[in-house]
Amino acid sequence: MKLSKFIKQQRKDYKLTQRDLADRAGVGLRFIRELEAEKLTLRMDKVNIVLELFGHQLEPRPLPKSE
Amino acid sequence: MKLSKFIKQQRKDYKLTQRDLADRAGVGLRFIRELEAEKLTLRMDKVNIVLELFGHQLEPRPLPKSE
DNA sequence: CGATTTTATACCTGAACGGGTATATTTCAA
DNA sequence: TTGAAATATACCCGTTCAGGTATAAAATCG
Repeated sequence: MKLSKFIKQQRKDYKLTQRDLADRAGVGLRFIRELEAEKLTLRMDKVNIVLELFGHQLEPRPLPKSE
Repeated sequence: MKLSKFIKQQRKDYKLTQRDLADRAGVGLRFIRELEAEKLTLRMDKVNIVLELFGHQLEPRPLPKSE
């Protein structure tokens, strides 16, 4: 699942604002915004810190078949 | 699977040197080294460029149970 | 509707990523 | 063993990430 969607989804499910999530993860509010805005150049460790709040982490997965 | 192991594994399977991989991915040799050395602060987009050579990409996955 | 909260956009800046390169160190074949 | 290739470590430095902040837009709610 796409990262930005996943974060936004989880955040909504837990009824958190972007600020809530930023505070809990110990990252900047701007980072959360860029994360949900599909910025691709984010640092992996920061992304993982946020994902871990939702019991997840980044892993290599096979690409969907594109023919 | 852990990212660093995965990259190194795939690279060996395809019999590529770190330089080969760096050149094909269009990233620096140093980046490949840090990637295989488990550096956590790498940029997501660069990691994905390398992973795509092996038909993979970073995705959020559930953390292994830790009790 | 208006007021408050939440989200989005823009700017400034310190910190650090990542490229390149030089120099060990290790690996491996002849 | 020896020499070349591959990998590891260390440095300089331009680019840019990410924090903070201010402002604007959008969403939420009484």
